[in-house]
Amino acid sequence: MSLLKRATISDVAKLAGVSMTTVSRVLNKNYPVKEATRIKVEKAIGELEFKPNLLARGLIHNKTQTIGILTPSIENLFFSEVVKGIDSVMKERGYTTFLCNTEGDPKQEQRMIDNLKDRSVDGIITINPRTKNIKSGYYQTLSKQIPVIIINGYNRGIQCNYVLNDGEVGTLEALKYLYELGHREIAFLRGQFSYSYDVKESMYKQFCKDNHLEFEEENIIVVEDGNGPQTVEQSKALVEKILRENKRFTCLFACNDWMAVGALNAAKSLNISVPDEFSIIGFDNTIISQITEPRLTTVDQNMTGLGQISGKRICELIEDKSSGNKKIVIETKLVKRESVAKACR
Amino acid sequence: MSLLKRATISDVAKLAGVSMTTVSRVLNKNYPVKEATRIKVEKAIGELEFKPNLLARGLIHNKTQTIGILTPSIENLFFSEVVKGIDSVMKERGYTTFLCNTEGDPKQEQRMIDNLKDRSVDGIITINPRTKNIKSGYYQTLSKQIPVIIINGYNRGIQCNYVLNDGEVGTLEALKYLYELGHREIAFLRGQFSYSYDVKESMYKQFCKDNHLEFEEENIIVVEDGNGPQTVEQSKALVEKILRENKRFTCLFACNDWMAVGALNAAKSLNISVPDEFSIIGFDNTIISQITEPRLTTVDQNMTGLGQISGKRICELIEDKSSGNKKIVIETKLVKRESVAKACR
DNA sequence: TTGTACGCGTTATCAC
DNA sequence: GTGATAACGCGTACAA
Repeated sequence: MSLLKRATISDVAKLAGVSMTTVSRVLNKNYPVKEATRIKVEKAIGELEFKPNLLARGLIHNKTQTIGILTPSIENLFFSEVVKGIDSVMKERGYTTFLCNTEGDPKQEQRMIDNLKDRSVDGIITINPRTKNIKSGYYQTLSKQIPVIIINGYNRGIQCNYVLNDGEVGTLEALKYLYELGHREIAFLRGQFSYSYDVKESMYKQFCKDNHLEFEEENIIVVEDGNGPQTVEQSKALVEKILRENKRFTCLFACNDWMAVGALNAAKSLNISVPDEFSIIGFDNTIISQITEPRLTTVDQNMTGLGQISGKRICELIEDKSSGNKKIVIETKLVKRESVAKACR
Repeated sequence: MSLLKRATISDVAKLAGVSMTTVSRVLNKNYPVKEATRIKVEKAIGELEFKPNLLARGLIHNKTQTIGILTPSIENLFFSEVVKGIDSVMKERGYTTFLCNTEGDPKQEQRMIDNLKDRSVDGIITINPRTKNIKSGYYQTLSKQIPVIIINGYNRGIQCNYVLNDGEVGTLEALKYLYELGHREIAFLRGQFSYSYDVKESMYKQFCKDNHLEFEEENIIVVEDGNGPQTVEQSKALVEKILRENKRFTCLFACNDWMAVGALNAAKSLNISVPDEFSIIGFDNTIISQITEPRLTTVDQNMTGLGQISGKRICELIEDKSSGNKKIVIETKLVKRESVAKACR
């Protein structure tokens, strides 16, 4: 493989019979250049297929037109849609993105951020970062060195730029919908450790209280892990047990779509018809919710929008570093499909 | 926001009372340095929290320890698993990756590659590139300038480095499995334009011939689009039609898991039990196949492995540019779950 | 074992 | 309008 060297600005200058400075001016259009010389230079650029080396540019400006995105998992539909949203904005504005998979490990998260800093990225967007790194003040310190956006992670008192979903309102809307359809016995399915589950659970309890629904601890079903297909299996097992042992529930609220699918499979294996005999509502509106039978009623988190807003916000921060910290909250939207119906008893 | 400047090698040199060269030697361990000075330097490095600027390094070596990955879609489970495989290998070897979403547009594909070249990436991996760009010789030319791996795209006569799945053998194995279970009337469900569908269809026809199964054109069901949730809806509609109009089929081979899910939903809506009355086999072994009820029997493409092998191969090419072109074919594996059973008639 | 000086490719500064 | 030169931060011949 013979890799022929790329032409440099000096090659162009020689061929066009001008100085490097002039070539640079033609490229950047930042200083006046005589029409005739401009044409000469452009011709030389074309002939040599010259394209400026972005590394060298970055070295001077200390600005690379790149950002880093951190995600705990690339194969999770939630995250990949957010990434897509970010990417669409950044691409449009001439940025290229490093995508880093932290595998949900706080240490790796920090290592990858170090790497991104070494590569002089202009900003960092971190999706669902480990709470540990937020609480410890790591991100607060980082934010003083480089523009940072935290997606779906929030901590009072920690001053950073946040973009997040309104999980409380989304949960409330879903519960209200069930209530209006006559459901009074609502099971609640969640994962173990995550701020977002806690938010939803406290909303659920509040809702029960406000509407004089009797709340019992057994209403809360906790599945071990929150993401990925194993969640489906685990949820299915737990929900099967509940459905067999306790006939009073007429519906179930699941904290994400994977769990909702597990619940759906549980009902199916017990020959309980959804939604005629049992209603199920999910959360996230991932692609999954469109391909089940019946299709899932769920709460749309507007993941692409979340990404887009984060992209725009990081650009603001890059352009105006003095811009203060903000917390942007995105509204959710209930998507009604077929997995919820009127309560049958 | 006060962005304090990073320390440079010269800051370290001053603080340690040595020359920049010595600092560089301590960093790279490529020349002997007296123990005492090394300790002095390391102390200074620690104090200043010095970390070398990778941009400057890249400028010298013309090597950046970065690669670019192109994918037609980031929210497709197939692609994201491949990316994960690549990433795991590259991370381990100290590379960072630019991820670019081409949206399946040939023009964008070329533009993003230009961008990556401008950023001096060491290599490029392109997943399911547009056939147009392969056939036109674009990738062959590109391969002479920079190491390139093409995943799941192949063209005889076009000399490039390929890594791909053995779709033929995978299809054969699936069909054999159905045959051995007594199935003689096998429907075939595919998408429109893709080399991989063509390969599978011709294998299917060959199989019918070899086993004296009567082949009729109506056996082949063609769904418009091949990826994403809309495929599920479309497949469902088509398969419902077939199941109603033509009772002879005892099973169905789907070219990917989305289509298989569509078929599953069709059977469900007609109250046809899978696998007791009708068997369905998918292709890809995406996460989807694990969360349906019943879970899908499917052909594993070993997507993560595909990515890992591509990662290793690109490293080889980067290290030894003279290394010739290779075509690496990955074996598939039949994953038996619950959607296939003995033929019932 | 250590230091000096130059180069990587580009842009900014200053002089003409 | 245009050109020479320093500078970005680092690595490396070459000299000491």
